[in-house]
Order: sequence, then C-alpha cells, then structure tokens
Amino acid sequence: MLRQASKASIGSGSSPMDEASFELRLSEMKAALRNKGVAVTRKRAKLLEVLLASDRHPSVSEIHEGVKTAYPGTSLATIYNTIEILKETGQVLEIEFSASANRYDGRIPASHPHLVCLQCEKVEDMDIAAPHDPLDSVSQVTGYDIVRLRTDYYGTCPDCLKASPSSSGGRGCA
Amino acid sequence: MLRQASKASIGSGSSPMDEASFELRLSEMKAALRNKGVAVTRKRAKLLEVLLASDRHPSVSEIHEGVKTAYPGTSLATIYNTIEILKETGQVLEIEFSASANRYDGRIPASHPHLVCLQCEKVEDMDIAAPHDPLDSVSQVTGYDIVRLRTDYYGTCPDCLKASPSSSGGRGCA
DNA sequence: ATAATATTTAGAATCATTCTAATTTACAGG
DNA sequence: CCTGTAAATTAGAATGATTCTAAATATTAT
Repeated sequence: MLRQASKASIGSGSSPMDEASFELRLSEMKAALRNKGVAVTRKRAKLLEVLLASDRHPSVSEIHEGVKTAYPGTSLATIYNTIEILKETGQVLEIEFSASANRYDGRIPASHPHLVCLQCEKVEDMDIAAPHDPLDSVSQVTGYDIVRLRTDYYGTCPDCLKASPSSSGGRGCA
Repeated sequence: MLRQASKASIGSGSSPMDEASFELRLSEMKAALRNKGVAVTRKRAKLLEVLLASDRHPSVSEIHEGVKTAYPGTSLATIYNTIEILKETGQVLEIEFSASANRYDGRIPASHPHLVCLQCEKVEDMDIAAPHDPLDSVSQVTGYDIVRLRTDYYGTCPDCLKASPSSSGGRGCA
C-alpha cells in the first residue's frame, strides 16, 4: 500500500519533519543505496541529510549549496550522480519543470500532489486526500502499466497573494 | 464551467477530431489572437492547423516540421513566438518535460490529465472523469489562487507492452 | 602494501528554449 | 500606387539545466 487514502489533513504541508521520521527515512535511503551496492560516502550521507532537512523540495543547486557547507570542494556532478541513483532506487521523487530547475522530494518518494506557487516558486506537499488509488484504476481502464502519477496544482500561494494580489506572474509552467 | 465532471468515457483518447470541432477550435483560436491585437498571418494559421490536426500533443519541432511543409523558410523562433502568444491567451496547454521537449495541446487547452508512455513518449488525453472540480476545492482548502492543475500518469502504453514487456525504460520524468 | 574498483572532479558537450538585432512584410494614409 | 510605421519573421547567439567524459582520487579486498 502506498499512502492511506483518507488522511484528509488540510492545506499545505510544510512541517519541519520530526526527529523520528527524519532518522527513519535517512536509514531507509542509506539501506536502499547499500542494497544497490553503492557506498554511502560522507558526501552522499550529507546530501541525504540536506535533502531531508529541507521542506522546500530543493533543487540540485540548493542541495549542492547545502552539501558544500560541510564539504566545500563538492562538485555539482556528484549531486546529479547521487540524485540519479536515488531516482533509480525509488528513493526520491523528481518534480519536473522545463522553465526552471527540477525539484526533489526525499521525504515522500511516492507519487503525490503538490502545490506550486507560480510567483515565488514554492513547492509544497498537498496532503489532502487523493481520490482513491488512481494508479490502479487508471492501469485497469487504460491498459497502460502505470508506474507514476504526477499531480500538481499551480497558482499563487497565500503569502504571495498578500504581497501582491495580482494574478499570474513568474514561471511559465503548465 | 470547465469540463463536465462525469464524462466517464474509457481509456486513452486518440480520435482524429471531427471536421466540425476542428473548425470550431480553429476559429476560437484565431479569434483569440485577433482579440489580443496580433495578426493571424498565413504561417500562424498554418501553425494552428498543424497543432489541431495532430493527436500527438506535438512538440515545438514537430509543429515546426508541419509548418515547413507549407512554408519551407519558417524559423523555429516563429513557432516559439506564436506558442507563447497562445499560452498567454489560454489557447494552448503546455505539458512540461525537463528531460525532453515540451508538448502542446491545442484541442483541449484547459487542464486535464494525460497518459504519458515512458518508452515511446506518446502523450494521450486521458478522458476518464476527473474527481469533481479539484481546482475549486483545492483553492478553498489551501488558500492558494489555483489557476492550473497538472495531472499526468506515467507508464508504458499497451503498444509498448506488446513490443517489449520489460518495465520502465526511456525517459526519466516524474 | 597493491591492485582493482568505485567515487569524485572540472570542464566540455548537449539540447530546449529565449533573446537580439537586423530584415522583411503588411498596411494605413496620402 | 507610393511611403512610413509597426508588426512579424529571421538567423544566429546566449542561456541554463543537465549529461557526458576522461582524468584524478579514494576505498576495499587480497
């Protein structure tokens, strides 16, 4: 089972993630890497921590910045490499954008909807109950072997609405 | 109102679009351009036809190829320019990818779900009934001014399953 | 220690997209 | 019909995220 279907909590989720879940996810991710036969180096460990510590759904360069605070010489390529491995092991969810950098969710690597602010480019989890396992039903009805669902809501976040109640600005993503 | 909420037709939609709807959409798009004060030049008219004639959700270069059959000297920039105007007037839906070219839906410019084959990169409309106006309810619950929803299902299409029943291949989009 | 392997690196290459500055086209008023 | 102004179009350069490459470094098992 992926996510319970009726967790109807409300609104946008930007909780700082409690210690326990943090450590649990961290171990899961490390285990997944080891499982695949790749080493959990210090830089990779730091990358995982940066990824989990942020509630921003960080981009590769944001992660890079975070890792560099501990290991200044780290190359961007290392971040891209490791993210690639995490994708392969299903330990990170990639949220694609064509007009700006992709964003990554390491906390909840399974498909789930997000709220994307077109103005400030915030990306938040939207932990409203999703329909009722759309993946399965869509697979059955369409004949596709559905492996991933992307659902993103785009608009202006309450903060930006307060700041400038104008409508669409910023990024051109659909 | 955007789309009726219980049109529960089944599976993937790749109908060739009947003459009547084609002409109707074409006029709508042309009217929208004129309305904005931009001319419907021959190249732009051809672009609209190419966009509507294709059930592939074509990319900019596919559109470019189509326009070039009628106007060989057409520049890529013209396609990008016109697509940009269409986006501004809400006459085309952009389906973003970071690992490959964006795709465009001129037939149904409002937000709606698609099926994306990870192997052959087919993009189909998924005309299964969506929940029940998610945009409004999400706006109310989150405080966002939601203007656009992206819902895409990723997997392997029946054709590709037949050809090679292996699992995930191809593009790395989420 | 040593050899074999995996990791990391800097920088080059790629590719879709956007920008720029110049050229061409359309067209309104004489 | 001509002419001037604005819009449309163009080729090519610039951008920016991502991927690739080949060399350097670190790790591990023997």
